[in-house]
Amino acid sequence: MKRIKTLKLNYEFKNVFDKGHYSLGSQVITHYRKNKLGHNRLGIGVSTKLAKAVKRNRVKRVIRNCYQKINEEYNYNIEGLGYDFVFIWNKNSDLSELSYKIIYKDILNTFRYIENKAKKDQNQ
RNA sequence: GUAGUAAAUUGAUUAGUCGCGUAAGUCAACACCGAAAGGUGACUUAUGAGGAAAGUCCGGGCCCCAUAGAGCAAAGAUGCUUGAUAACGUCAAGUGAGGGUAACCUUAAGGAAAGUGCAACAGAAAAUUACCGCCUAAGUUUACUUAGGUAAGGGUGAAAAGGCAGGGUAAGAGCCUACCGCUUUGGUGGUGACACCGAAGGCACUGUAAACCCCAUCUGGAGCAACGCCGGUAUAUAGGGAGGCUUUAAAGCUGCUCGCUAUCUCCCGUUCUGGUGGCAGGAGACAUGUAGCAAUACGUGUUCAAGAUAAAUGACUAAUCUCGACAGAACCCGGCUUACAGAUUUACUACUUUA
RNA sequence: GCGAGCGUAAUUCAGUUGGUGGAAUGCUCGACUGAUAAUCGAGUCGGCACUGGUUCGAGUCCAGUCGUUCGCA
Repeated sequence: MKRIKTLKLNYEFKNVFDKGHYSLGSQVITHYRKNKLGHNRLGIGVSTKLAKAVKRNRVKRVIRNCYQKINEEYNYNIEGLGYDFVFIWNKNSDLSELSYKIIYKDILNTFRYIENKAKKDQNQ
């Protein structure tokens, strides 16, 4: 199953926002919550008030690309963890300063945090 | 050379790695399901967003509402002429009016002599008027009153009853005359809007229709989340098909009249949910010829180039230049409107210089 | 994607047939009180979302633009 599974319905997003945790990056805010499916699911959101369709699409593509790259390049077993992720553009930063590297760091940090936490739980 | 006007085209490029949608092919290798065929995945090849894809402002295809029908009313739209078109509120060529030295640009541009309404404040008066004035006559208190004539001048206002000059007069006045405008009318040219030339009238008929309205032309409604098909679940209501009955009452088809449907019996069948068609060969694109001033029409040849369903074009590395604007298809076409860094081409105008 | 509506003081709303845009709450000052509230009096605050057009004159009529709200699964 190589294709990325996505969140689709409104209540799924609401669950992640209400019951999950979040971590702040400089350009991306990540919300996450554990699910019982055994694989990850992804959702991306950009507000319509920030920009028009072309720029919003670009943000989505960059975030999706980063997610895939991290899955490939690192050995952290993120795929098997079974989390729902929702990535949201941080409204405080300009869209003109969109860059691949910063988003990459933001996402990587949160993933490391999640993994460490999971290891601790296993040890206990 | 400088400044400008109009029209058209274009909307960064190249290489490598990883990744995405669709279509076709292959199971040789790898993984899974299956007895196999085959399927999922995988691999290979091809292909993959605009001039506005946007706004949703008009028109049409397609489709359902009865095969959406007839008449009247209501409501809405358009409004110089001729032509183009499937159609249009669009386009082309002209006419009038306005602007610009010019190339050229702008223009919702029918009717106020069918009727109604409105024109605040100011002003005498906002449509048949006389405040201050001017003139004549009478009276007397000699600077006023009364009666009449007049509309040149003043003031008000966005707008004041043809303009200007001369004659004329008690003072004045199209009262008379010339020129200009206006109205009516005759001729000529033009398919026509209209233009030009002439005659007469003697100036009436203020503005507003993007106020109601009148005239002419046009419009049935809803929209692909339309609509069709298949599977699962479900079996109370909606619907479809076949046959029969009555003309009375109620209901629906926007208000009315007609007309139509439906009621009774039998058969199929339902809210919900998933898939699939609709859905990319079309008023198509490119080249070219003929007709036409042009919009466009007709013919010939070549060609087929996105089709998703939470929604596909991105990232990184390297290089070049002018350092990259506005912006993302969602049933499809023809327009309009709005946003837009820069680059290129063609035609034309004004000014300056040189020959 | 499709279809409707609304933009007026700091806030919530009026504004008729085109003719100098109003109310309530708020804010400021004064009076009343030993002081505060309530009450009374006075004041404050508008290029009527934007750009054009029609008109002598547009909040109002017409066209376009921008923002915003709602409905259809």
